[in-house]
Amino acid sequence: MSRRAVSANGRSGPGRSPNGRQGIPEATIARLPVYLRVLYAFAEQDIPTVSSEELAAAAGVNSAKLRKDLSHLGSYGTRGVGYDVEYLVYQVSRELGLTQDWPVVIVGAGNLGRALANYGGFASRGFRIAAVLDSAPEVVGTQIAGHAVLDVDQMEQVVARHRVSIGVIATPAGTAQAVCDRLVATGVTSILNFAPVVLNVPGGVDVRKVDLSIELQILAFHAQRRSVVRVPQDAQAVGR
Amino acid sequence: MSRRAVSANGRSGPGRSPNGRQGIPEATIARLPVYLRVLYAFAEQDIPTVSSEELAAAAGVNSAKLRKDLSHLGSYGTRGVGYDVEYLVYQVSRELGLTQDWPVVIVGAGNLGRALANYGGFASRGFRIAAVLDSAPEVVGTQIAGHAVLDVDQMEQVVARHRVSIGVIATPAGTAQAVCDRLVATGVTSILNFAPVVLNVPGGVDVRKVDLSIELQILAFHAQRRSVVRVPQDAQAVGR
DNA sequence: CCGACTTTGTGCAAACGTTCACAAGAGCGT
DNA sequence: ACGCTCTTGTGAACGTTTGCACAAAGTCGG
Repeated sequence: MSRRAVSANGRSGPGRSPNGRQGIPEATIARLPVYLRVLYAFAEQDIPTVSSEELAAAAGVNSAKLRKDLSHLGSYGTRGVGYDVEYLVYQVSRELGLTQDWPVVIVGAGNLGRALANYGGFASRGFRIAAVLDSAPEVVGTQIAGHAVLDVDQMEQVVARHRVSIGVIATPAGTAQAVCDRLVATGVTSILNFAPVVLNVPGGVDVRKVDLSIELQILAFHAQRRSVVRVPQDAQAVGR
Repeated sequence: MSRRAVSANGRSGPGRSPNGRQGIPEATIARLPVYLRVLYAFAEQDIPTVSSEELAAAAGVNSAKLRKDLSHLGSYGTRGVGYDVEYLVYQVSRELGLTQDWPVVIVGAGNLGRALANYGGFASRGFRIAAVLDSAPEVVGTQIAGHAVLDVDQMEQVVARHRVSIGVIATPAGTAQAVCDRLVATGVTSILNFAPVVLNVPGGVDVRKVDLSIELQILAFHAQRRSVVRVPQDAQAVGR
């Protein structure tokens, strides 16, 4: 009867628990991939070092926050100079676990699954698509981003053969929980869920969700508030 | 020289500022769409009332948190009974601004843009696709989810004609900032960005980002930590 | 009408996250 | 060697978010 709490941000499993070993804050971890992306951009321009100020500006965060974030990984900067771009790329990559290869299985070869399989940033950071699965007979056998779509019944074989530990659910909402259960049963312990449902998983399984519609609704809230607040001040925009 | 700070979660503009009027916490707003989705599920099963406990379980949150969240909207529950599902659906929808229609323009008709246009949850909550735009001549004119793809040069006309205030960027990273600037110039004040770049916007414009690769990297971090922590305890899984 | 029971709404404290501000270090020119 | 300048790393203050625990307020059976 281990903890099974599903937190509000769509995560469950490790992280919120008694901080494992050294304990990097969850908020920091969520920003590291952004820093990494910006660092790659600096590296491509052959810029050898960056200050926390420059890096923070490019990443869209406060520089003090960036420094504190990086300080959780270690003291990798040089005072008076800044951070060595290449070195920092390596350190952040290592911390995120991107120096190893992560085979990923994508379930659902609809529009979204296809978009994911074709997404460049997917493959470029150590993630490798082990297989794309679907249940519809008319889709199975077609080619997506260089992968033949396999029947979902081959999930067990694919997961075992490629030692897959990350699964991506890009199915309709109705089948997401069943797919999730099956993924977990085959030994997948990290799940990225694009279906608009709250997944129920046993302890030890890490779930993250991405919900397109939720983001839009949050935007709508702010947009509405803006217009509500503005009207009494300047009541011309709506009227005409 | 208004504030232009871009916060780490990809938002900028209103919200973090001196709490507008009544001030619903940002964390609460991010959960309201989840509650709304769960409430719709209850409504479809003709369940008239729910307790905070049931609703919280279905939404994957603590019941105290749910009650506090809802209390920010008003006192819409009945002690000893719970919440009227239909009434609460209305109140949450109203608070999120979903009782009005939100025309949305999608820029980028690649795999992702197509997935978005076809996404059901998109249209179902008051969001209406005003147009899908692209710059590639071989895509312009094709049909996506019942919409003819228009040339990106028609952006100004489309935005003005449909009074669009929400723009979705589903272009490659390289063109995202230019598209964003153009959207802002035409009067769009809310932007949902799927391109893996940090967008620079003037104050008063609200940006949210969704980055598929970032979510995967966060999963990888936890997966790595799990395996690192587990090995000293039980060193069989990796070895064989 | 009353007492038992259920469930909401919220005061409070602890945990978590952000930002300021500055001491400690590192480089550089003289 | 020394002082000037620059930038990191972090202590401390502040704000936000979470979760407990319980009083207030309602329902229901008798």
